[in-house]
Amino acid sequence: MATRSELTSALKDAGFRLTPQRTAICAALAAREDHPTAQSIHEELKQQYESLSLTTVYQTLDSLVRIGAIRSLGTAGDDSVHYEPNIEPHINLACLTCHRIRDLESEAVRELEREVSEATGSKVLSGRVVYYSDCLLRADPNECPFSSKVADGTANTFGNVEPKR
Amino acid sequence: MATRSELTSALKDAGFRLTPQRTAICAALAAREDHPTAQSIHEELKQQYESLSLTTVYQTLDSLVRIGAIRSLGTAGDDSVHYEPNIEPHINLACLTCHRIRDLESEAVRELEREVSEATGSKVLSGRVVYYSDCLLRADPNECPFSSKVADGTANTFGNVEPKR
DNA sequence: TTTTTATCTGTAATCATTACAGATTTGTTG
DNA sequence: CAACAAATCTGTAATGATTACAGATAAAAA
Repeated sequence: MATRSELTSALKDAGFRLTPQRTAICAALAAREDHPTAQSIHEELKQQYESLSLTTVYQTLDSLVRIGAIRSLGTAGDDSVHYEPNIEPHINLACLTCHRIRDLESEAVRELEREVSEATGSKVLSGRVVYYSDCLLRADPNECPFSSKVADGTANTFGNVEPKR
Repeated sequence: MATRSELTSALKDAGFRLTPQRTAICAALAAREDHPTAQSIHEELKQQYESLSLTTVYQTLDSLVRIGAIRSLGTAGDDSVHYEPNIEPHINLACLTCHRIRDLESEAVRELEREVSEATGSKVLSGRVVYYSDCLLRADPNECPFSSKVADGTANTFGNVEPKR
């Protein structure tokens, strides 16, 4: 997991100005254990920063992705892009039913990045390694292959449930 | 690369009816060398199938993804989801500037899928292994890290250029 | 053939993400 | 420290890919 200061330093080093908004977004990213969307970050920070604009959240996340400080995983069966604050090479397992993403340690991903680096001739800045489940094809859509306790909201291997829009 | 009959058979085996529309979409997927979007498939087939609906293309692609016959890679810097007809384990390199995706052979990805399969306890149906470039951060946005000949349209390691919407 | 049910089509939403323009900051310079 | 130029923010108004919907069609089964 990236720390708040690692994220803010990355922005600063890349030539971006450090503003209260950006600092708050970095702090939120570092504190969260899940794979937030722009909207969820905005909702969370809106409480303290009344005036924080959703546009600013999008801009900042985009900047962080471009400098390789965080990564964009794409959607998880919903229509929102999920971000990954943890840039340690690993696999992401996404559930298309509950839209949560779980991290899975993997040595093979390190090897992957070496391959990419070699093929492109430059350091890997960003990427997504996501495997998504076939929940949707199952008879009971609540039967999540990553956990059998999604329906009743019981704690499971994922974080909080985010309802489908 | 999947063949047309492999795709149609997959649909049939999964319990879907074989219709002329689905067959045409499968044929288009099998024939293309790039990583098409729903829109590009639709545009291509619209010429022969005047009445083919964009909705049908989306539905069919979604079905194919769900049964694991093709994969969804997410966006490539544009706002469209790109599909991957080639389900042989490999790495995808996406250029955020020209929105094209290149395949890169990789033994490590096979190992990845073994890890995922083991962790989830079931066969891997779908996933995305995409590394995206930092084109956008470069001084000259035309300087694509995967090829230096994007600007003038000269042939390069990617397929055809798809303009940003 | 008749029936049942899946699939198609065209159109009308939906809604995440971006574009924009003016108001605010930030960092810098004298 | 005041003044400036550039970057950043904010709120609102698009944009446009994708999805929802309902009636029309066509596939598989009886």
